[in-house]
Amino acid sequence: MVRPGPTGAPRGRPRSERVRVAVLDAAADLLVEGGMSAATIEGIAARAGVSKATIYKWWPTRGHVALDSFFTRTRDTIAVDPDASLSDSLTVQLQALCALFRDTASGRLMRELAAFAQNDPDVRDALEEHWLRPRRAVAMRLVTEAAERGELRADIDVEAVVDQLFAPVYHRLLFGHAPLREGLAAALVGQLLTGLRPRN
Amino acid sequence: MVRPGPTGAPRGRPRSERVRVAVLDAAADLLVEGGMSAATIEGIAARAGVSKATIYKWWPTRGHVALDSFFTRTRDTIAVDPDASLSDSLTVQLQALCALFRDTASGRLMRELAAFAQNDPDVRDALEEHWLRPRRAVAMRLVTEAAERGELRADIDVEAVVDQLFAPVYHRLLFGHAPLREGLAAALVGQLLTGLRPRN
Amino acid sequence: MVRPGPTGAPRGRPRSERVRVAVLDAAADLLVEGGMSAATIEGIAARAGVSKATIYKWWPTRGHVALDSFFTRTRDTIAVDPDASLSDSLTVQLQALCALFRDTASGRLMRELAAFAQNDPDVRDALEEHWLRPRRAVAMRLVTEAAERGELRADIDVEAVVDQLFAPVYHRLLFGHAPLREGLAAALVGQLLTGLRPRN
Amino acid sequence: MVRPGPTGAPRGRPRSERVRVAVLDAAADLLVEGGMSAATIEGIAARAGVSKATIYKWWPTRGHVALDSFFTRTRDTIAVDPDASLSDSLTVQLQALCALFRDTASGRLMRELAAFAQNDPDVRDALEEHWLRPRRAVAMRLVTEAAERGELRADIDVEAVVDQLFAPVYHRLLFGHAPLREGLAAALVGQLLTGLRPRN
DNA sequence: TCTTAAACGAGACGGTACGTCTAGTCTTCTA
DNA sequence: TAGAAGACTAGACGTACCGTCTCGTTTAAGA
Repeated sequence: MVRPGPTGAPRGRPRSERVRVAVLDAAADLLVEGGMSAATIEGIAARAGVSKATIYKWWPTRGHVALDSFFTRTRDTIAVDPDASLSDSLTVQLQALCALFRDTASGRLMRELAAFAQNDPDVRDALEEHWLRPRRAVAMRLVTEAAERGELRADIDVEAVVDQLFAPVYHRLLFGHAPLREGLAAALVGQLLTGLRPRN
Repeated sequence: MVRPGPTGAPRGRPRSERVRVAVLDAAADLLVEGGMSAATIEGIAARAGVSKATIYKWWPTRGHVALDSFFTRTRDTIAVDPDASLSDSLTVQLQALCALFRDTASGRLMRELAAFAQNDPDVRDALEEHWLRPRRAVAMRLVTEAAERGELRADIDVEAVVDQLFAPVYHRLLFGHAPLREGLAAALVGQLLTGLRPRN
Repeated sequence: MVRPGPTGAPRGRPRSERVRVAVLDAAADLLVEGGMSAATIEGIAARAGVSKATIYKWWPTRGHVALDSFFTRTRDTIAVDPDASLSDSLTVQLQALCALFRDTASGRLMRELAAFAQNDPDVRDALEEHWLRPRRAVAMRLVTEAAERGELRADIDVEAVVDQLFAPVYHRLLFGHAPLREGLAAALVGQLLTGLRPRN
Repeated sequence: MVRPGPTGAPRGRPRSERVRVAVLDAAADLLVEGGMSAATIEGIAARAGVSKATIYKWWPTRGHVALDSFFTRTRDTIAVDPDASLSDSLTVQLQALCALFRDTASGRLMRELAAFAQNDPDVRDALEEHWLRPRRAVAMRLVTEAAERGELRADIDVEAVVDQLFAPVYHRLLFGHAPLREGLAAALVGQLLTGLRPRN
C-alpha cells in the first residue's frame, strides 16, 4: 500500500537545499556582473557546481531562476508606521525603493527582470503579482483611506496617482535619463499632493 | 588613389535602398509578431531576402536594426499649439503617446526596445537621445515657461514633473498592470497641476 | 556482523525472484522490439516496475542484463545422437542454430549481443565462454573423433573446420547479405566434407 | 539571368576540404583508440578543430562518419592475377583480408562498424554494398568460372562457398575465439576445395 | 565600351548555448 | 537488508543563431 497520507513523508531522496541556494546565488551573481546575457543556464550550472538537468527540473526557464534569485536577494519590507502622515508614509516608501535600486544589486536585477519580462509572460505576471502589486496595494490603501478621511479630493484616479509616484523610479532605473537622487522621493510626493500651481 | 573629390560620387555600386527598406520592414514585422526573440538576424535576412552579411555591413547589432525600424515605422510628431494652455498642451502630448502605444505596433516595438536597451548601452543611449529626450525637452520647456510666467510654483523639480507625466505611460506599457485607457492623460495632467488635496 | 553460518540462511530480506524475472523479461522484450538502443536501464526499470538502483545492484552493465536475458530466453540444447553419422550430427546442429536465429527472437538478441560485445570485453568473454565455446567444443569433438577413426584426413585444422561450419551462420545473421535458408546447413556440411572438386 | 547551368560554379563559399579530412582523421583515430563509444560527434569535432554543426551538415550520423573514415583509411585493392589458379587467387584474397584486419587499424574499425551496423540499417547497407559485396563478387566470379570450366562440381552453392571462405575471418575478428594466424587463409581454401575426407 | 570597386547573395565555418536524454550514483523511506 | 522512489552529476545529443569568412555576381561611375 502506498498512500503516504496527508502527513506522510515524500518518497525518495529529498530535494537538496544546497542545490537551491547555490543556483540562486550563482544566478544573482552572474546577473549582477553581466546581466541576463551572462546568466545562461550553462553558466549558472557551472558556477553553482550543479548539473544543468537539475536546474531544468526545478525552474522552467532562466527567467524563473532570475525571479527567484531576485526575491531571495531582495529583502525589502513594506512596513508602514500607522501614526505617520500620508505624505511621510509615501515618502518613506519611495525613499526605500530608490535606495534599494540605487545602492544595492537589486537595481541591476530589477532592470534585467523587467527586460526579460517583455519576452516571457510568466515572468511578467510573477513580477507583477509578487513585487509590484503588493507595493502598489499598500500605497493605494493609504491614498484611499486619506480620501475617505477627506484629506484628499474625492475625484482622484488612485491607480494613476500610484503610477505618478512609483513609475518615475522605474523609468529612471530603466532609461537612466536622470539619477535616483536623494530628494526625488520627497519631490514626487510633495508635487503631487500639493499640485504645481501656486497656492494663491 | 581614391579621391572622389568634393562633389564626387562614391565609387562602386551604390547602396541599395531596396535592401534598407526590406530589412527594416522585415525586422519590424518580426518584432511585432514575436518580439526580439523572433527578430533574429537570420530570420530578418531570410524574410527580407537579403544576405546576413549585408545586414551586418550596415547595422552593428540587431538592436540597431530594431531601433531603425522603430523610427521608420513610428511617425509621431511633437507639434505644439502655441496658443493652447499648458494643461491642454501636456494632455495632447500624453494622449498622442498613449494612443501610439495602445493602438499601433509601436507599443510592442517600444517594449522590445526598452528590454533590449537594458543589455545594450548603445541602444539605450540612442533611444534616450532620439526618442525620450526630444519629447521630454518639449514638456520641460512648456513647464519652465509656465513657471516663468508665474503660472506654476517656482520651486518645482522640472525633471521630476516630466517623469510624473510620462513615466506612468511607459510603466503601464512595460508591466501591464493597468491599461493605457482614454482618460489617463487628462488624469495625469489634472492631478499633477492641481494637486491631490482639496482646494478650499 | 554478517556471518550467516554454514547452513544459516542469509540475514535480511532475501533477494526477490520476482525482480529478477521481471528485469530479464523486460530486457528481452525491449531488445527484441528495438535493439540495444531501446534497452536502456531506465527503460528496463520502468517496464519491469523495478528501481534502477536494484538493477545496478545485481548486474554491472546492461550488457550483462542482455546476456542473462538471452540465456534465459534461449533454450537451445546441444544434444548429440551417438549413433548418427558425422555428417548428420553436424547438419542437425547447424540446422538447429539456423532455425533458432531465423525463427525466434534469439536471432535479434544474438545480433545485439554481438554488437554490444565489441565494446564490452566482459560481455564478449561471457558470450564466448557460455555460448560459442560449448557449441564449438561439441563440433570439435565430433570432428576430432572422426579423424581418429580415419573418417577424415589427419592434417585438417579443426578450429578452421568448425569456423567454416558455424561462421557462415553468424555472418549472415549479422550482415544480412543472404538468408538463413532451409538447406544452408546441409550445403555447408556437404561441401566441406566432400570438397568442391569433382570426385572423378 | 542566373542559370549557372550544369557546369555552373556553385554559389557561396566552397566546402572546405580541410574540414573533410580533419573530421575523417579524427574519427578514425578516436575509433581506433576507444571504439564507437569514444567516437562521439562532440569528441570528433573537438579533435578535428571543427564545429559540431559542420559535421552534422555533411554526415547524418556518426555511423556515416565512421564509414567514411573506414573507407578513407582502408586502401584495400581487390586485384586478381588472371593467370593464377583458383586456389591461389582465393588464398591471396583471404590472406590480404587477414593481414588487413590483423596488422592495421582497419581491423578495429571493421569491428566497430559491424557493431554499429546492427543498430543502423543505413550503415549496414552501406557496409554490405561498398565493402562486402564487391569482395564477395570477385570470389563468386572466380568460383563460378571454375565450375564452368569443370574444375569444380556443378551442384555447389556458390553463396555458401564464399561464406565458408570469408565468414571465418570476420567471425574471428568479432569474437576473438581464435587468432587470424598466418596459415588460416591457406587452410580455409585447401580444406574447402579438397574436402575433409581422405582422398584414397 | 571597358574597367574598377563596392554592394550583394549564397552559404560554409567556428562558436556558444540551448533543452533533452541516459548512465550511473547517492539518499531517504518502506516492507 | 532488499527494494522503491527519486534527486543528483556527468556528459553527449542534435538544433539554432551568432558573427565572420570566402566565393561569384551585380551595378553604376569613371576612364
